[in-house]
Amino acid sequence: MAEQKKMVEAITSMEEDFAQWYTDIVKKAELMDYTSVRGCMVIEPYGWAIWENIQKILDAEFKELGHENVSMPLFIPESLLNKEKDHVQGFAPEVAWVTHGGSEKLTERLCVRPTSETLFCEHYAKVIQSWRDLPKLYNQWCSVVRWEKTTRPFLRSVEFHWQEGHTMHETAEEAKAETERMLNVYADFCEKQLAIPVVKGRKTDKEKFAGAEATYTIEAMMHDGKALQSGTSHYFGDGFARAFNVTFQGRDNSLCHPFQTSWGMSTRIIGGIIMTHGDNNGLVLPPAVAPIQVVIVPVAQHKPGVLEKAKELQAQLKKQFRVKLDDSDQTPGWKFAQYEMKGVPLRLEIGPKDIEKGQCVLVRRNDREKIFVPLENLESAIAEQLELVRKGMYESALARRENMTYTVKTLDEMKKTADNKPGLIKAMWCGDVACEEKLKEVAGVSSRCIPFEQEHISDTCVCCGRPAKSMVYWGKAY
RNA sequence: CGAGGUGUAGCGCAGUUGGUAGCGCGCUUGGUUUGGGACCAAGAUGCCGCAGGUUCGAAUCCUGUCACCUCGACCA
Repeated sequence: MAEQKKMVEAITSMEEDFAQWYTDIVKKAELMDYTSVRGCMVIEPYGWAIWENIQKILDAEFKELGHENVSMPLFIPESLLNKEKDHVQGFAPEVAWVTHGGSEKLTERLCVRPTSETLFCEHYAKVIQSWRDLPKLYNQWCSVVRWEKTTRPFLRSVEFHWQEGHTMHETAEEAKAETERMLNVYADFCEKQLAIPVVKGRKTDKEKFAGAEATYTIEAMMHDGKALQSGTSHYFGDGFARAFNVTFQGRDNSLCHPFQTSWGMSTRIIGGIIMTHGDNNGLVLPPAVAPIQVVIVPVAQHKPGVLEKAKELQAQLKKQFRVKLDDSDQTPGWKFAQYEMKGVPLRLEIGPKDIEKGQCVLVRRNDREKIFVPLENLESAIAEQLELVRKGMYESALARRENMTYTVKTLDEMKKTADNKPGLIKAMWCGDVACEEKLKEVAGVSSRCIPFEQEHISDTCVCCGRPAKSMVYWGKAY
């Protein structure tokens, strides 16, 4: 009976229907809700708390590296957006336009920012005069709008929240170093805090950002084998600076254009966390960003002393951890299932038997391992278990990625692998965009990145057979 | 944007040849329970996605429209 009831209320299993599993989780873990605006969602308190934790960690790192936060306008005049040719071509099809103020038609329409390179450039043109003004290391936390045709919660929405860093540098080398430095910040954040293993690499020209000279990316693999671009860092050279007339007087008294970067991570990463770590019991959150790190579930809470002890533990632990005591009158079993759905990394059970023995029960979310720990030194036991959760999550994600990464040498192999085995495919490439297009057409895969860590698989391009230039990760992407 | 699917209570669904709406879960109140999604009793909750049309009468038939979900295309 209990089994059957559980089945009825469980989320769709990911093996049965991955897309539905994902939708079930975002709804049932109370991360978001749909609204009357197509593609725009309410991020509910529990979902937003995850984003706030992400913000706190990243923001501190940006500042540590010398970046300053600013706030740019929501709107971009059409003429400003149009200044850089590649950029406007890339974004024009997906911007929202404001044409009226009240009932009056605007003389120039305004787009709702899809990204803020143009606004930063306009401002930088004013505030940069001398090499002594450089570098300028600005960042903003905001939301942007891109009129997506198909939307999915967190993964692709019309409005989404992110941070966008925009920096200007005296030399190309400095700007390139910044691009790489910020990519590493993202990669370390994903691997160490979010327990998401990533591949660092460069995008092909076909996949790079509109207007960039080079786009770098960290790619993560989801449970279903699809790739998710989890963070991105662009090097612009001085292209935008020239288009926007950003100049400075150099050390040698000559008039120069500064070199620019931009880099961003968005709420899409929350989708990445869900699809990397989640399982058929719900969400699994990395301790670093979990709104609740430890949930205390009292057992037989009406019995004398139990609730008191639970409250005492809560007061003690909240100095060091994000902790919640659920003293509602739901049954313990209900609470176990509920906080598993919400992905709380560690559960602490305390009941009459435990109190008698001076212990409590800790249960890890990722592997459901149950351990009895004495109440003395509970903090260190919890810290230790949270670290084991993080480590276990990272290791299983890494093992899965390795198991689902294939190497192919011929077009035929590529097609067979892409058709039958979800995952990433490593293959050599000649560098020609025609081959990228053909692989998309024939095998349904796109280039995910040219990894920094190259391997030599063969001498020739998987597609055309001409001499290969580099090894590329191919796959299906979100 | 193309193909397919779904819109009925907070959630999941049923609703026959057209006759004015039901089930389970959840919710409220009271009681008994509590180490893996408890039980009993009594309640509350509906613009049947929206707008037209056909009809004496529409959740049901017709037209349009909107939203959501899948798979493509496009993009980040």
